[in-house]
Amino acid sequence: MTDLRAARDTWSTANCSIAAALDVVGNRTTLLLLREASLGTRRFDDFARRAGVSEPVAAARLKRLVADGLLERRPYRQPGQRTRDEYLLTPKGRDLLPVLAALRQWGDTYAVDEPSIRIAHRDCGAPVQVRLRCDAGHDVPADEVAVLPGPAREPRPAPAPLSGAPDTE
Amino acid sequence: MTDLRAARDTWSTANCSIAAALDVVGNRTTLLLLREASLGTRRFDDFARRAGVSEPVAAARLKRLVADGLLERRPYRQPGQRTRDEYLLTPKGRDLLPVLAALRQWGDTYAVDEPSIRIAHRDCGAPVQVRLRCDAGHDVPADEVAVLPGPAREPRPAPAPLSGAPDTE
DNA sequence: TAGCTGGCTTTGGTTTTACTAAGTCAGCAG
DNA sequence: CTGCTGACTTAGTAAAACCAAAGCCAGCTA
Repeated sequence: MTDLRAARDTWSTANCSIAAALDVVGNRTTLLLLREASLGTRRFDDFARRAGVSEPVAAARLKRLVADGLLERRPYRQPGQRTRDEYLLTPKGRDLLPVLAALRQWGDTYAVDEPSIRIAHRDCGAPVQVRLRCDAGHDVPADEVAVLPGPAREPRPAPAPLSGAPDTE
Repeated sequence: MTDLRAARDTWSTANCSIAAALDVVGNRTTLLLLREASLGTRRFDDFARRAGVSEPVAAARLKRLVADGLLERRPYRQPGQRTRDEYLLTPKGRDLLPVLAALRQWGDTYAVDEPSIRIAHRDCGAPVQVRLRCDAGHDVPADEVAVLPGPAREPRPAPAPLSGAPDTE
């Protein structure tokens, strides 16, 4: 009983992927900057203004995002202009798009009257949604999700997370 | 030109669903507590310990989550024990599961050696993934997502966000 | 060569967030 | 009616994040 609780505490905290992801993108301004990057913003002052953060903060966060490999900083030049630096999403950064899309979807549903942005499939124009899907091809509603220990651990005795009795004591 | 930029600044910031969602869940500890709730944690001290935050912080955040309607606080009692309070995910809170799943998926890929948890479809046992899908039924890779202004606005002249020239100047 | 502009950095101060340690309160066990 | 335990709250402090204002530097333009 206590063993189970201890094990649970361990796999909640130790190398949890969510916690690890949050170490990189776990604050508001970082996600707002990534939102901007995903919308095509490239230049420093556009990032700062559109994300609504001060320049020092934008500088620090962008630097961090480059160091973490989510953005790439690259010189470019437009004809008749001097060389500038731009920030572009890397594949690693682009893979956070589902996170942004999931946040947007939730915000559309619960936190905002009328969404200011839609996302669509470029090739067919249809609206894009975030879905949970299992490898067998089923759409998985939130209440049909089961949580299991990772590859290296024993299966949990009581796997149903969203129903049943509390899991301690 | 300046009009376009001004419009863009407006719909980036004003009633953006992502920013609105981040006002509710835009910090690390809130998301860790929601992770715990989604894993079946119900009791105060389990939340605090498993999320790795101090009790005052857990108390404040849980209170906020209840006020925001993501968790419900409910008395319960186990046989032979006194009455206690437990925290349960509401449907509104459960709808954040895709956000957590997307974070987990990204963390599994980029930030962690071996994930400590898997999620599966309860009915068929197959692993669950987060996907972007359009209403026409296509899987949409990150680089095929197009961004469009919301229902109440004019279409954007240059909708391609992840390729092409910078969108200002 | 002097000015302008983009892209930052520095400075100084405020707010938010978090931690530890200790205290409170309710109710069941003895 | 005393103690114990779970569930918090309070107090005091430290650290992080953020902001506004100002400064700095490079490289085109004139």
